[in-house]
Amino acid sequence: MKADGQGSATIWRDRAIERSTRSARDRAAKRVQQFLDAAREVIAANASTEFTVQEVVDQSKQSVRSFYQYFDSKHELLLVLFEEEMGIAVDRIRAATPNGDPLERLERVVLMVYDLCSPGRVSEQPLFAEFAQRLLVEHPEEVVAAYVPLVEYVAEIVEEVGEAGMLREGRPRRLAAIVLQAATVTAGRSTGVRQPITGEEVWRFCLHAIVPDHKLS
Amino acid sequence: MKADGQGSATIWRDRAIERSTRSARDRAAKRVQQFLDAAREVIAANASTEFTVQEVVDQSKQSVRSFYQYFDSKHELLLVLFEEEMGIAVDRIRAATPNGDPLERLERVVLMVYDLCSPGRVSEQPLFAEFAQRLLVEHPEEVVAAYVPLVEYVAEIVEEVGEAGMLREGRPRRLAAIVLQAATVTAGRSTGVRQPITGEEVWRFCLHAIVPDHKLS
DNA sequence: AATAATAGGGGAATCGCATTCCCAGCCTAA
DNA sequence: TTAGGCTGGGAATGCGATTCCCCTATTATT
Repeated sequence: MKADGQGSATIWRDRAIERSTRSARDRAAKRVQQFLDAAREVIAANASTEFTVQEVVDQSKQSVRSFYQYFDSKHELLLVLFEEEMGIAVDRIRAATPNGDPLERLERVVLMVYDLCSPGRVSEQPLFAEFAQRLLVEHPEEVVAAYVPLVEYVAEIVEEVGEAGMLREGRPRRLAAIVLQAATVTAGRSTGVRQPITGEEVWRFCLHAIVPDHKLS
Repeated sequence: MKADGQGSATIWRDRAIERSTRSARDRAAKRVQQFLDAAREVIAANASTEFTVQEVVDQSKQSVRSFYQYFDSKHELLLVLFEEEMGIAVDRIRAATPNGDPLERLERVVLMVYDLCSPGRVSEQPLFAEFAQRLLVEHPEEVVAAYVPLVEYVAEIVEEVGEAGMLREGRPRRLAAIVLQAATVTAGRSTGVRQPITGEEVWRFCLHAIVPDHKLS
């Protein structure tokens, strides 16, 4: 009867709804991606991480309305870009530090992070230092959250250093956090010295802070 | 005759001009100071380092025009405030670290700097961390320049550590810069750890980075 | 002392930019 | 075929920094 008919119709309707929902979601994802791509293009074109929402909208061939349909604010777009960049960076760093001596891996990580955070690499990916800077003022929480994957990885390595019995003290995660802070910040303009601090200097600094002298060669 | 009269008149006229110039300068200095005071009051009242030029102008009982007569931009006002705060901070730090064991003095400095850079102390002076953050995005050079006095002082102490033969390597100024960076940044929200990094942790980190193990008691 | 010239100052107008709003066109459902 | 509700375009709004116009007070000149 009606109940039966409705019963089976509901299945199809649900499927249809789900399908349309899925396609809607796909469409949404696509549009979001278009905005992200547009933002990257604008940034590359301007050679600067400063841009207006209007520029991104124009470049994306969409409308301001749509932009705010998918992003609560400009900051949110920045945040997404930042997270993506961070993800890419972590992948690269992981790829560049295969298994082996944990100290060597850590050194490599520190040098890479330092390098990635150095200014003047706007045209290349990734450019997370600038985003972080800009976002830190108004959305510190989110920025910190976005850093987690990187801290995680560095913590892993520091733990391995610990397992090799080469750590001064037993808080690998906290040491990892400090090391990372040192590497990221020092890479910006360094304060009060003519020649900027180099990645190697930062590494040696951190190395001695982490490993007691008698454990080194 | 006329030449003579003019000759001596010129002296007086110059004096008068100089006097008027000086009073003009005084007046200018006074007004600048009024703007600075007004800004501080607004910041204190809002319990936030965010403020509009209009608020400062109203509080100062002057006009927008005058504001831009004395400051090229809002950023310049921030910069001046920042420099003043930095000066005050350095004075305090110097006062709190009288002569004595350079390592103890360094520890004290690191802890104080850490403390001064911690968030949530907007109502009290000084609040340079927030200004630095805000300014760093657009005026990195100037911010770095404003840090110089502090780096200078830390470098002094590190040099003393070196003279006491307790340094790993011979670049006190560069070490001072890294230590300072570590102390200032880590004090903000620390990334990826539950309990925030403490000043003591930063100090121990830096201590080992600077002094070889066998030189420590 | 009267007036011309100029600087200084008030605050309204402008401009740039993020965010919001209104209306028309399109797709769905009956 | 048509009413109803999403979607999207882009104009309008709002907020802040910066600039501009005009008036006044002060100084210089006769």
